[in-house]
Amino acid sequence: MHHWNCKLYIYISEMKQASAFCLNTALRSYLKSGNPSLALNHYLEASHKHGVTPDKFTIPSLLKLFLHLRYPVKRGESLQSFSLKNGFLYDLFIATGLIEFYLKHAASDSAHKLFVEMPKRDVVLFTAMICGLSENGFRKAALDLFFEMKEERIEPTAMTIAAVFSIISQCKNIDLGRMLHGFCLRKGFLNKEDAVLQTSLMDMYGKCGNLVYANNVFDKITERNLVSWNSIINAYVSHGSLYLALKLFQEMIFQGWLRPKTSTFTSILNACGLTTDLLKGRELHAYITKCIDADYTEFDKLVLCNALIDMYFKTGDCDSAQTFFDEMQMKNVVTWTTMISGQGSHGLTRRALETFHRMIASGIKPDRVAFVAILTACNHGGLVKEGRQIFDSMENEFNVSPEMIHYVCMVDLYSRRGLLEEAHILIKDMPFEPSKEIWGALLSCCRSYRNVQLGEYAAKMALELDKFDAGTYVLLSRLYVESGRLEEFSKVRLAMQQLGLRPIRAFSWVEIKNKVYKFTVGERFNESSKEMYEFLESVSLKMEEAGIQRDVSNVGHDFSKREKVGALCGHTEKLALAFAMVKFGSMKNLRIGKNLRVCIDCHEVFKFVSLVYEKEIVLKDPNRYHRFIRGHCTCNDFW
DNA sequence: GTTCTTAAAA
Repeated sequence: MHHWNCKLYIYISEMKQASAFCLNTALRSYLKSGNPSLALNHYLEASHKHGVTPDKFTIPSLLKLFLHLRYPVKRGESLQSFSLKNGFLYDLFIATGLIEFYLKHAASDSAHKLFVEMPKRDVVLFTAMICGLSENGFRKAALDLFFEMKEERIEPTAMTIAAVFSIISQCKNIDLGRMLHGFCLRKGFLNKEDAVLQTSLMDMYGKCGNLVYANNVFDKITERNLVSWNSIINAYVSHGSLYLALKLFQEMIFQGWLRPKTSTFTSILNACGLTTDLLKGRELHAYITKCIDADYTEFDKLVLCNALIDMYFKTGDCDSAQTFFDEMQMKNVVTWTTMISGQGSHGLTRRALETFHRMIASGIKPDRVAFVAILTACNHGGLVKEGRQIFDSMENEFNVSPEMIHYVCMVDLYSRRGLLEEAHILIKDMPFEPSKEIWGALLSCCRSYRNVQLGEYAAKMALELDKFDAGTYVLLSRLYVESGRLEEFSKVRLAMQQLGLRPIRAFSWVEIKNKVYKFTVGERFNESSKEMYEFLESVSLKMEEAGIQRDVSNVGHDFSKREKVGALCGHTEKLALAFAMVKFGSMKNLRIGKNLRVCIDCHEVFKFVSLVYEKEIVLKDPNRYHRFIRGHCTCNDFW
C-alpha cells in the first residue's frame, strides 16, 4: 500500500499540471494507506507547486487527516472559517466532517451550533451527531435527536440504529431496544450479511442483562468478526458465566478461525481473574506470549502486560504479579494503578503505599483512578492518617479535584475505624451534594459500631435519594437488630415488603478442578449436605474446646446460643468451605468466593480451619481477598 | 466522498 502511494506521489509531483480533482483523489488514497502525516505533507507540497487551493471536496479529507494527527480544535475552526468564506460551509459532507471533528474533541457546543444552523440536514449528519453526542456522554440529547429525526421524516439507516443500540446499552433501556429490534426486522436490516448492526444489537441485549436474547442474536450472525466474539464473551462475563466465556474464547479460535487480538485477550484475562483460577491464568499467559508478533504495537503489549498483572492478583498469585511488574520496561499510569489496587486488595497496604510513592518518583502523575486505588488500599489497611494526607495532596500537589468516589473512600476510611463523627463532618464540608453511596458507607459502619442515632440519619438521607434501594433497608434493619431494637427492626422489614423490595440473596462458590459449585443460604439439597453439616458441627466443637468466642450478633434474636451457632452454619461461605473439605479434603489450596461481605464468624471459622487442617484458603469478597494461613488472615481481621 | 458495533485499572 505504502509503495503504491510513493508511486502515486511521484506521478503527481512530476505532472506539469494538476487539477484540484486530481489532488483530492490522491489525498483520499493516501488517507486509506494509514500514514496521515505523509499524506498531508505530500498534499501541501503538491498543492503549493501547482497553485491549487482546497475546494469543497478537499475539506472532508483534510478534517479526517487532522483527526488522525490529533490536531487541536483550532485547526478545525480555521477550516470552518475557510469553508464559510468560500461559501461551502453548509455542504453536508463538510458539515458532517466538522461536526465529527468537534465531537471527537469534546467541543459539543461548536458541533451543536453548526448543527442547528444547517439549512438542510440528512441522515448521515444526524447519525454523526447522535454518535458524537453519545460518545461525549450526552445520551439523553442523542436519543432526543433520534426522535427528532423521525419528526423531520428522515429515515434512519442501519448505521443510525447501530449507534442508538450503543446508547441503549449504556442507559439499559431494554424496552426501547426491543422496539428498535422490531423496526430492524421490519426494514430487513438484519438480513444483510453486515455484522455491525447484528453485533450492536447483540451487545445491547448483553449489556441490558439479557443473555438469552444476546445468544439468540449471536447464533444468527453469519459473518462473526472479532468484535462480535468479544461482545458475546463480555456478555457471558458480566452475567457471571465465566467458564462459558472461557469456552467461547476457545470456540472463537478453533471454530471461528479468528486470531484473537489485544481486546479479546483483555476480556478473557478479566474473565479468568474473576474465576480466581490461577492454572487457567498461567495457561492463558503462555498462549498470549506465543501469539504476540510484529502486528502488536508497543501500546498493545503494554495493555496486555497490565491485564496480566491484574489477572495474577485476582488469581491470588501476588508474587508473579510483582515479578512480572518488575520486569516490565515500559510502565504507564495504568500499570502502577493496577499494581496499587492489586496490593491493596490483598491487604499489602504498606507495599501499596510504597508503589504509590515510587510511581510519583518515577515521574508518573497519579490520575483520579490512581487516587481511588491508593485510598481504597488505605481503607483495607485502616491507615487513616496516610489516607488523609494523600487525599489532601490530590488538589494541592497534583491538581486532581476530588470527586464523589474519592469522598466515598474517605468516608469509608474514617468510619471503618469508628471515626463516625469525623466522617460526618467530612460529608457536611463536601463541595457538592453527597450521593447515596456516601450515606451508605457511613450507615454500614454505624451498623458495625452500633451508632443508632447517626445510622438512622444516614439511612434517612440515603432513602431520600433512592427510596427503592433494598441495601439501605437491610443495613438499617441489621443496625436495629444488632442494637436490640426489635420493634424498629420489624418496622423496617415491613416497609421493605410493602415496597416489594427483597434483600440480595447471599451465595458463595468454590472452584475445584475446573468445576464451580455454588451454595445459597442454608442449602441442604446437596448429596453431601449431611457430611457438610457434620463437618461444621465438629469444627464448632473444636473451636469451643479451644475457647474461641463465636460472634452471634448476626443471627436473629429468638434463638438460644446453641441454635445461633447452628444457624451460622448455614452461611454460604461456610457451606462452600465444608463442601470442599468433605469432597476434596486432600487439596491444600482452596479458592472460595462470596457475592457479599464476609461475616465475622465465618472469618473466625476460616482462620481456625486453616490452622487445624493445614490449608491455605483464599476467600474473595466483592471488595478484597482474604488469605488464611496457619490461623491468620492477610486482612489482619480488618475488612 | 461523509455516519456504525467491542476494548485493560477502581
